[in-house]
Amino acid sequence: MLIGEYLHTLDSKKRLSLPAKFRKEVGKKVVITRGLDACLFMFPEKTWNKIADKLVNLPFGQADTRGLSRFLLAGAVETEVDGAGRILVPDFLKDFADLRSRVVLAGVSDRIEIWNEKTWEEYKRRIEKSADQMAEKLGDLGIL
Amino acid sequence: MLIGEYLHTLDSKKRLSLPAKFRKEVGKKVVITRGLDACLFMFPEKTWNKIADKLVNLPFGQADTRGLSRFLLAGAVETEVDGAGRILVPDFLKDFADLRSRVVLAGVSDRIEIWNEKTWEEYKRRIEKSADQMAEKLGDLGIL
DNA sequence: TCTCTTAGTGGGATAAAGTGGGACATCGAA
DNA sequence: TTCGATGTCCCACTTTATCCCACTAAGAGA
Repeated sequence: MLIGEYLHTLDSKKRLSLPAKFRKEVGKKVVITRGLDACLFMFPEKTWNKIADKLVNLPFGQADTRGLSRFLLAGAVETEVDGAGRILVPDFLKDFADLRSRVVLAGVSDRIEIWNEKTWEEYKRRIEKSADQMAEKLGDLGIL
Repeated sequence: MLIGEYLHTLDSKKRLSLPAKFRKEVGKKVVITRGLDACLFMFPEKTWNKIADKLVNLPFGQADTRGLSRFLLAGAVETEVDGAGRILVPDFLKDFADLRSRVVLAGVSDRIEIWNEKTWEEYKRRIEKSADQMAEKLGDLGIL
């Protein structure tokens, strides 16, 4: 299970080191793709394959599913974890998530999210503010 | 699996270099044809054969499927990948997709799409705006 | 406390990718 | 036939990517 929040640096060569705690679970190959809320999603290869299966079988006759597969498939890259535990983030994904030097890696069960530091902080603040409603929702769902 | 987004240049001799990551999977022969949403579709030979089979076997009686097969079959060109990993884009396809010097190559599982840079950027912006519907769709598909 | 290991980061050397252009062949029109 | 235009093959340059090694800081263990 991928959990926790880490602040790492994306260097001038577009390298980003994975938190050591993630490396074992993630393996040697990962796929990064466009995510929701201006962050990137990073999946271990296995997890990605399951997702890709579903996307590949979408009919390209419908305009909205075309959009979806373009967003996720054209927005994806497979990348290998190098000897130092780093991955490469291509320019177009860097731009999409507005990644600068300081970058947040957040484990979300089966995926890792990659955020611009500031965007992440703002997002958290927004979420924390609505914690009351969230608590209610958790109650409704029988979680807390 | 063909994934990712690449910005390349279509030179004055109508040559377009394939992203190195695609070359292995694509092989020596590809078929380019008119695509949907003002882009071109490019298929590895093998994939194309399957698609062409399906198109040929569509019920000829229906006007719309007749239109679709003409659209795809009549617009198709087979071309070889040269020693430097480049293909040639004929004029009528160049015009169809309004390709200028800067061109986007997007991998979408079994095909590569070729876009005018600006058209692609606009298309992406449009898709990203509808992120809410997209999130819903992802939920429906059981992806997130 | 001191040493040894590991995580995170940075940089240099080399290889490869992407691109442009010249030389020659081919084709069609004048 | 001659000229110009277009297409094909080959080579060369520039930029980017990839590999490898090194440094620092922090933590574990003796």
